[in-house]
Amino acid sequence: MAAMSCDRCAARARGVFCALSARPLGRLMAAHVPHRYAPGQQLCFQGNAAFAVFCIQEGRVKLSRLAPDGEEHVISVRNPGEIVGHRAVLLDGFYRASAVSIEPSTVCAIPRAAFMDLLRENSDFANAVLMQMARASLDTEDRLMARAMERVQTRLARFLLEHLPEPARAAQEPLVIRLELKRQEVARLVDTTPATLSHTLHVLAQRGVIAPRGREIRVLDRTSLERIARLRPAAEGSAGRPG
Amino acid sequence: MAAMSCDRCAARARGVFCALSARPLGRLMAAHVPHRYAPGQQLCFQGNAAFAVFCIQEGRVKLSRLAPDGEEHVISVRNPGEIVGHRAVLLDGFYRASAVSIEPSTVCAIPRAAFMDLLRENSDFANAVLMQMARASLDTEDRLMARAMERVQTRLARFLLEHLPEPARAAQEPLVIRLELKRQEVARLVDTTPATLSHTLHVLAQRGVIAPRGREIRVLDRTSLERIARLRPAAEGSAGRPG
DNA sequence: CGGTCCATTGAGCACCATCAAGACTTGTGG
DNA sequence: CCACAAGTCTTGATGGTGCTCAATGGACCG
Repeated sequence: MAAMSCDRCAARARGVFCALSARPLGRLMAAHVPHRYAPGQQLCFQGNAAFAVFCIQEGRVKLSRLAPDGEEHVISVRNPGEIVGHRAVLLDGFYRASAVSIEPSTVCAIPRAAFMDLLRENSDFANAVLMQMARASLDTEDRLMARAMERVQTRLARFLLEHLPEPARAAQEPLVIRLELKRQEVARLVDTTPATLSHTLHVLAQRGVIAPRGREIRVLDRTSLERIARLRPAAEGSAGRPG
Repeated sequence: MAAMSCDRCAARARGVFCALSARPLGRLMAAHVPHRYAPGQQLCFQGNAAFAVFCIQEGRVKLSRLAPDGEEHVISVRNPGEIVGHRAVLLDGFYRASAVSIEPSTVCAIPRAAFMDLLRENSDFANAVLMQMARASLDTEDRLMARAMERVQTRLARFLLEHLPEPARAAQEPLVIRLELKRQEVARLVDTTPATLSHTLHVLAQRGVIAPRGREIRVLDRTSLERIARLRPAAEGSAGRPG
């Protein structure tokens, strides 16, 4: 897969390159390297030299960091229009996280030098990247805060709500979530272990909130789920975080 | 305290404004508002409108976020030359964290409009802010990861090592750490409770690693402390993270 | 119809927060 | 300088959450 037009890229309007005028856009088109990734394929490895910034045209990319003890921790999931790896490219040339495609994705690699040139010469572009980094930083902060302070139940509930089928977000129960992921992977995204995930699903099932059956999960009581996710004020009694 | 020269600011060389040429620097000098803060004084509140970016000239500033359950969580400690509040100013005008001085500090407030103008018109400046945000984002990420995954012992050990007296960092034992903070505040910085902090200090004392006496803590075995902080490979046997 | 992978379930345990009471420090007034 | 009070720190007991480990139960595939 060689040349693709950046000016016809579906994600450009949403991303940091939207402000680029014809000339720098031309240089970007010359420099970028588009690529298709299957789910599970790795874009880059934590610790490697940051030779490129990745721009997601289509699909989703999971960013995770390896702890010293070898455990993987998801720090962000990026969507089309967003970029990946710019922090490492900016800082010192080593990726701080690994990036893995979790959906069939089209991603363009932009060589470090080209990216830095664009930054230096194009103030609007620099500002756009700034905005995106601000958003990403906030997102990651929220996610890590949630992990540190919220219970598995809460994180799971939020995960489920985020994975409701798009058109049915406002529809009525029972909603059905079809997860294309293995439990292992879901556990990672919720930041827990498969065993604990199973246990927590069981608890929610017993409460009549959901009805899990393999990779298909029916949401029976969306209101409760939202309360558990702390998106609604908690009912008194079962409130607060004991541990 | 009214006008101070930015061009004589001790922190400028270290900070994002180092690249500013005479003209924008002049405008910055006209717009900024310097202020002195005693330890414990608040620079800004989470949730408030982000009317300014703060530039630390002297001292240290603690950034913390309030969880929905009302608990405070430290996300960063910023040093001279660094800026605070730029993310909120960039994004949508609301501070996402509260900022409190934890040392006698001199901090300049730069109004939102002035900051944004500088960003737009000065590509070097935008790049400098970009770099700083990249660093800060990484720092916060590390801190939050540590909280989520490391034991209190580990975080405490790291905290102690970071608070070794500067000139003695390479010197021999016994090193003495003089903390000017109350236990309550130390507990917050290590992200735990005063009670648990006491417990953990006791455990380390029993192992002969440290000898705490009030706000003075003697480090008896620095090597062990570094191992506990995971800055050295763990000895076999007492390794791994059980919980 | 066994084999392999994945998911579930239960028992046990480590870590840490909470609570409450006691020891200590700090500050104040006699 | 001492007595007393208020705040701070420590210490112990208790319990909750979630991880580990291990065994069972299904699903998919050869």
